[in-house]
Amino acid sequence: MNDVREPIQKRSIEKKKKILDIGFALFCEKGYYKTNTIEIAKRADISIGTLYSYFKDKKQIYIAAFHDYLEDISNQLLEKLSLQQPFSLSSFVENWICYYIDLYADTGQALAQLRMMISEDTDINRHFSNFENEYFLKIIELLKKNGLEQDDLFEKVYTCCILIDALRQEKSAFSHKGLDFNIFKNQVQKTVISLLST
Amino acid sequence: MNDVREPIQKRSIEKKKKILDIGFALFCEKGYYKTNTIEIAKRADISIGTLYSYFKDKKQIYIAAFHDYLEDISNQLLEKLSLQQPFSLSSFVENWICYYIDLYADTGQALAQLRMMISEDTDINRHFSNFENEYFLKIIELLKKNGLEQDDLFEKVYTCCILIDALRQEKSAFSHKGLDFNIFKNQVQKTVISLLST
Amino acid sequence: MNDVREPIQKRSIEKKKKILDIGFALFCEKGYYKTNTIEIAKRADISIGTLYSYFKDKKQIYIAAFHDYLEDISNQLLEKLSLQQPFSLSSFVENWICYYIDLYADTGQALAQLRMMISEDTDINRHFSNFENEYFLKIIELLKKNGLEQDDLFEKVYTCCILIDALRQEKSAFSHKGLDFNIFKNQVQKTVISLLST
Amino acid sequence: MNDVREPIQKRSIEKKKKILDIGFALFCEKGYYKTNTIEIAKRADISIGTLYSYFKDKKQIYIAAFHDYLEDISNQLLEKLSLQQPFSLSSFVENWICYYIDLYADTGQALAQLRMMISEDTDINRHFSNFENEYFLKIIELLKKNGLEQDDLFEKVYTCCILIDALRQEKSAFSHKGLDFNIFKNQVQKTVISLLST
DNA sequence: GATGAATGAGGATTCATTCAT
DNA sequence: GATGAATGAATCCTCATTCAT
Repeated sequence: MNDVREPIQKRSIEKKKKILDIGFALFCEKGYYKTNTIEIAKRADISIGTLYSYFKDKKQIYIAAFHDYLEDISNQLLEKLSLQQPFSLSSFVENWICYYIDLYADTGQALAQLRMMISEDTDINRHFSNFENEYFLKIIELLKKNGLEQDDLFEKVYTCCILIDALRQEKSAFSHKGLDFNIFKNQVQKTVISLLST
Repeated sequence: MNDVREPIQKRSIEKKKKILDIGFALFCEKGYYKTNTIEIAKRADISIGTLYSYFKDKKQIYIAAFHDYLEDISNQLLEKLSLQQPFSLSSFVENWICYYIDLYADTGQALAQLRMMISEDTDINRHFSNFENEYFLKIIELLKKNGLEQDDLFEKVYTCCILIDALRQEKSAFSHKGLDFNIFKNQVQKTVISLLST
Repeated sequence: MNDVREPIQKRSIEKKKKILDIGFALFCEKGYYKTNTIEIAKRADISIGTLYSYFKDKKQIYIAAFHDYLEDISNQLLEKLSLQQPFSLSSFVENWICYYIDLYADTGQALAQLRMMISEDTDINRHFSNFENEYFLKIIELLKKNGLEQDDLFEKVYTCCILIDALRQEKSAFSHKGLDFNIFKNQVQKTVISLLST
Repeated sequence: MNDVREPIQKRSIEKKKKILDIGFALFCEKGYYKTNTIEIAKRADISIGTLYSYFKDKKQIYIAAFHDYLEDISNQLLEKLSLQQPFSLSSFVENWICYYIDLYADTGQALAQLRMMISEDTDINRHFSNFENEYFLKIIELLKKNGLEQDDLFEKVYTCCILIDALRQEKSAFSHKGLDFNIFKNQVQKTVISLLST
């Protein structure tokens, strides 16, 4: 019995979205384990029964919430990045960094959390194992389309992504005393450009 | 009130250490929330009551276990790194990477987890907020001692640390399909060297 | 208050019958407690609301379903048995057994279940307490009509019924390892004949 | 982790037994599904946590309770029946019936319930599928030991058991209006003797 | 009349922690 | 000091039933 309701009407869709939004917010704020389904339901202004008519269990809320969030945000990012004309590597990188930080601003530690969940749980693993890769590949595609053809691009892009996400974390959540954000940003920017121009 | 025992006798000290070792292993393997105190006690061959005579609660075991582990491992790393004579940046970096990967091999996702816990929980935050910084500062001190005197070292070292840890994760836990570890490693190495030589 | 609809129109009557048929099938297959009303409604191709407009609650579906089924089947059985002409005890018994096994074939454990429900629940008890008795009495009437007049017929018929139902169970659901059905059947047949000929 | 406690000390054993006794009583009184674990715990004067330290889940309580009860009672019955000297079929049967009715007096519909559970649930099935057979075989062994050697004994004994249990049910739980218990008993007795003497 | 979304009481189970022995 | 039995709050989830549309 796959008794999970597939929302069709507008109000249903909105309700499902609300569960996901509030779930996402709570998962980011308190983590998966400290978030309980009753609180999600309460904050979404629905009963616990309604919540479970949209999602099979708590884990599915987690998966769907992060799936939607990541898909949405990464699409926005890629769209913005592909608009640039004419292409220059330095402005591309600058935009990449700015947009990324901006778009993922309210994620806090949520991405680190997700990575952990991916390695802790089989279902979550199965669902998200390809997610990051696809993002890398789309970035690579974009670079190639603009004439940037070189060896080991996958590894290079991966390195870049790690640095840019570290930058985001530093900004939005995890500030290290004594670290100057702007200097750090310049460094990351230079490093990324240097990686992609060799 | 504060009935947590401070072990004085040898057997006591050993017992406490065993709790921490086994706790650490379990926290790494299953994560904080899926690890339960009874299992720690069982594997440590002591009663749950005894466990609670050494630690106020589960969180304190977590904090102490990671505290000890990190202190121990980072000391080992720093010691090994300071032995090198004569100093050359490229061999220093190569060693740094090798030792780091080696020493932190069994951490799996535990460090990512710790970062998450730091942002989720006030107590853990309070305890570990300075930890990383101190490690950075010691690395910097080491570099300076060997004549490497330049601007923005804190930010540079931070960037290096992020890349090296990404490398470790890639090796021990979180492999991305299509990513060649050796190419990635070469890239990280080159990048770190380049960062520290400007 | 008593808002349960009494179906008058043809479509209504069909709908109610469908609920009862599907309810009966599910109760037999999974038992009362593992059968849920939503599944009944779904399989009957009506909404849960409609289901509840025909029946006050789940228990009433159960009662009505078994009531109708038992009435229907026992009538069929009695009709078939009364057709026999000329009457001979041995062929009557043989037919009784064959028809019974045949007609109640898809009941599985449902009758045992019903007996349990009768002793567990007051409403069900009230409804079915006389049911079996009436069946016994009709069998007795039939026997008497055919000249079989003797003492203690009620007790004898009861004993026969128990044996015949045991036979049915053995066939349709609950096979005991090492028990040969045909030998068992012969035994039951002989015993029933012997009981009714003294 | 098989974390179910195996009681060793006297108090533990008593407590486990109390859970089983009260569980058995409740399962008999209200059936498996209407009995809840909290009520078992309350009536046994223990906390719900303690209950779950003795049993993995509700089903295991059910299985263990019926296992113990049936083993205990059938052993008592077989012991009593094997004491008879010198052996005569008629007195054996008389005793069989009397002891059986007596010993299983407080079972009510519980055995019918168990048979249902056996066909509804795999675990329960696995556990009890051989139980009845073993009882039949022990009765057969007893009869053979006393010189009663004949064909189709398994089927005969099975038939006898069904009749005797019907008698017990009639006495303890499920009285049919108009049925005279003593006449019924005489009939069963005669039938059993007749079955076993051919 | 029909619908099916919404409700929430109820039940099973876990596990950090305490405390009597 | 050591033990581990006992506790019960907390959490996930189900499903009979209602009622607004």
